[in-house]
Amino acid sequence: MKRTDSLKMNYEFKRVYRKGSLKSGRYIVLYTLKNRYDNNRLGITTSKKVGKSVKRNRFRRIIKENYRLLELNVNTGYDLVFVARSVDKLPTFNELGKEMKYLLKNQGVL
RNA sequence: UGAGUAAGCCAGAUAGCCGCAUAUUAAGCCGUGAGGCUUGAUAUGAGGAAAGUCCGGGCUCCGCAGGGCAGGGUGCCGGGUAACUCCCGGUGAAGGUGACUUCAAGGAAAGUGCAACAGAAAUAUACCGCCCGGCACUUACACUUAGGUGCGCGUAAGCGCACACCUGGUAAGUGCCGGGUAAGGGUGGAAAGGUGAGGUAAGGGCUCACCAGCGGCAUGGCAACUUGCCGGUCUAUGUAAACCCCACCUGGAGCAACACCUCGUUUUGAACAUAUCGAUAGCCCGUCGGUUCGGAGGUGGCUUGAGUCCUUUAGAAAUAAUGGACCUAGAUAGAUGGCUGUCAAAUACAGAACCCGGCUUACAGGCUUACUCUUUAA
RNA sequence: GCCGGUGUGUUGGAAUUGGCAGACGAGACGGAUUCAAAAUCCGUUGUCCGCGAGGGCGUGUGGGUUCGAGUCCCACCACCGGCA
Repeated sequence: MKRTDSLKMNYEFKRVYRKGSLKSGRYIVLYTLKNRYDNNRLGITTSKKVGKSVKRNRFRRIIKENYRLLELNVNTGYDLVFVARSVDKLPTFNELGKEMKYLLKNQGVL
């Protein structure tokens, strides 16, 4: 993804959790925090509560793909962290896309 | 046709567009540096269980193909394998009408421990019962029979009759004492072989027959073991997933191992001691040394391997060997996703993290082969 | 990824060598006391069946060894910790 780096280190995630603003949806929770760069930085968290590795991978990929499609419309200069919530049934690609758009608009990023 | 048993296979396919990772390559660029980045092209890109991490190896390091003990593992037999707690074949036992399936399946006469409660007694035991003997008492008996007493007959020896409230006797019963017994009773998971007959005071392998078991010999088999014959002071509770004995195997840690490099940090920060401490987790001996720990980043380790497919040969099989062809993920916050079309429908369990061989567990739907039972028909 | 550990009522935590599971606390409930409450004292408390006396099932789950398993063995499940 051209305009986006990824968050990697644990302390980076922690900073976003502590200082950023939070908005939760049905399937995911979004943390946003302004950063000092031109780019956005993206982090995805899927805990073991979500399920086994296949479920977690699937969740992450759906988030990643949805974000990729929205990327050009997103304002720059933010750190974004998506946290997958534990749900019985995984969302479909489109369901998650709608929710992500809503959350991003709500945070003024889109 | 229905029910079932065993072995094996598949695990959505395909076309287009966008997106991801790695390798190769071309061009351009960044960093003090080890090294890396961007763009384009081409190729490749999760599983039968990738899972659980339960075994076994390879590999790496630890002074470790130093010694001993302890500890741990395995446990019918033979074979296979790098190795195994795995696989194949066989033996035995158990289950099923059958195809077939299941089994931690060495030793309890080497020793030790344990066996609660119940029961008379739990590894040797006599509570009830049965039987024998003695003593005491009670009842009955006088046909057979020892005395005693009385009466009668007889000179006498003796004979006859009577008496059972004279001693004894016989039979039955009761009580006590001393023995015999392990058949029967009840308890228990288990009571010292089982069934039948003879025998006995009552009983008992006391004797005998058969069965089980043990020992010996022979037979077939490499062996486990099978089959047959003979024999006995006629018999030996269970537990070794209790200690243990026997046989065999076993050093420890793990790729977050480990190696190399760059930058930085300090030149001593911390810990332990100097007859102690460390080098491997437990001990002893031996050996070596003052020892151990400590920041950030990069690269290697990393995928050509007990490899995959096919052919042939050996073998009953597991498997092995020969020949040929092929190279088939390698990330490091961790790559497979989205949309559309077609296939009637596309749905289970589930995602590589050093690599292999197994085991175990999860699992939608479908296919193939061989075999068994039942019903009907021929 | 690798290594190690734990699992017993609502809860903390016992249970000797395999032999009556739940000792001892906490909490909850009921009763006594009080005008009422607190404190104190007494009792009940795993679950199901039964009016009751009693009975069945219960140590994460499922098997096995044993006469008998919380304890021994095997498999699985859940949770916790350590190692850059």
